[in-house]
Amino acid sequence: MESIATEQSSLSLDLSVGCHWLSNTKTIDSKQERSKEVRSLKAELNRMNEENERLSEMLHTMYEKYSTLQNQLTDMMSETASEGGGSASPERKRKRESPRSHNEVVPNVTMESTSSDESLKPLKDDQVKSKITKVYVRTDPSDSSLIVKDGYQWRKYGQKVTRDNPCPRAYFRCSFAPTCQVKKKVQRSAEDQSVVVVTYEGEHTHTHTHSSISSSQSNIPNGKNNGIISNFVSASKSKPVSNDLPSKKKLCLESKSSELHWQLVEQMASSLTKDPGFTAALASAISGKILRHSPPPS
DNA sequence: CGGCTTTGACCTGCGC
DNA sequence: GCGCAGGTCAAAGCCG
Repeated sequence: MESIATEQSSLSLDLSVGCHWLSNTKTIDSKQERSKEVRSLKAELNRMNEENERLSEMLHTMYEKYSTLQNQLTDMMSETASEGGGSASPERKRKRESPRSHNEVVPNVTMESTSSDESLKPLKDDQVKSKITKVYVRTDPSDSSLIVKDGYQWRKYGQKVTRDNPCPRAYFRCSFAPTCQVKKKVQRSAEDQSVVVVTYEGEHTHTHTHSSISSSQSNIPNGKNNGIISNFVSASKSKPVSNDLPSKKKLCLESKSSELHWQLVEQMASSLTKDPGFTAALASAISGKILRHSPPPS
């Protein structure tokens, strides 16, 4: 933003110089005409500078509001998670895994780290299994494949139709590293077929920079699930970073922030270029600069 | 040919 | 102990 203002003042200077040179080569009448034009262009530039500042302020306000909303969402999510964890019914252990019993689905994706389930599960020798995270992904209901692109490489090892849900549940293991014990269960919600419930168990013991970032190696194709991964990213951004997917989420956060920044820059550039006044002023300044660099006509 | 998915069989945990 | 339901195994088939 500041660079744009600096550039504009520089262009303003060039414009006045160029116009000054032009005015010396013309008659007195045209000189007066030119000075009028210069004044109007200067006024236009002043107006642009003001608008520039106004847009800068708007951008700043917008960013502040965005941050506030993000914090509010984070607080709400953590509150919901703590409430849900305390209300586990004393039913059979497997029935407690019912995906929609105490979790709520937000429009695109919801992530929930169910530490309460962790305590309810019997402590086995493998503590890796104790980390359970649920993710709700809104997908196309017509898409029958239970493949959710999350950046990791998964190998399907089973599928089962469960009692409380006519939709089959798919079982996946992380196939990136043989030692990685992370598993995930994917099942469509019985209530809303467009929502896929993904349950992650355990933590990745490998560095996932290979599989999560590079789309060539990860299972992020150019296909229909591209929207899903972006939704996942946007949702995870608003959640406190858990231990389950730390680096990936941080990277997503960074990339999202960078993406937002570029979107804003593009919007600003777009609004500026759409302004006919700005275009005209820019054209005059450029022509002035060209005339200054080229030898004056004799 | 290797990796992946599919799918029926088998294992395991839990309630009665 | 039995039955049920979830979870896992492994052979067969598919695909690049």
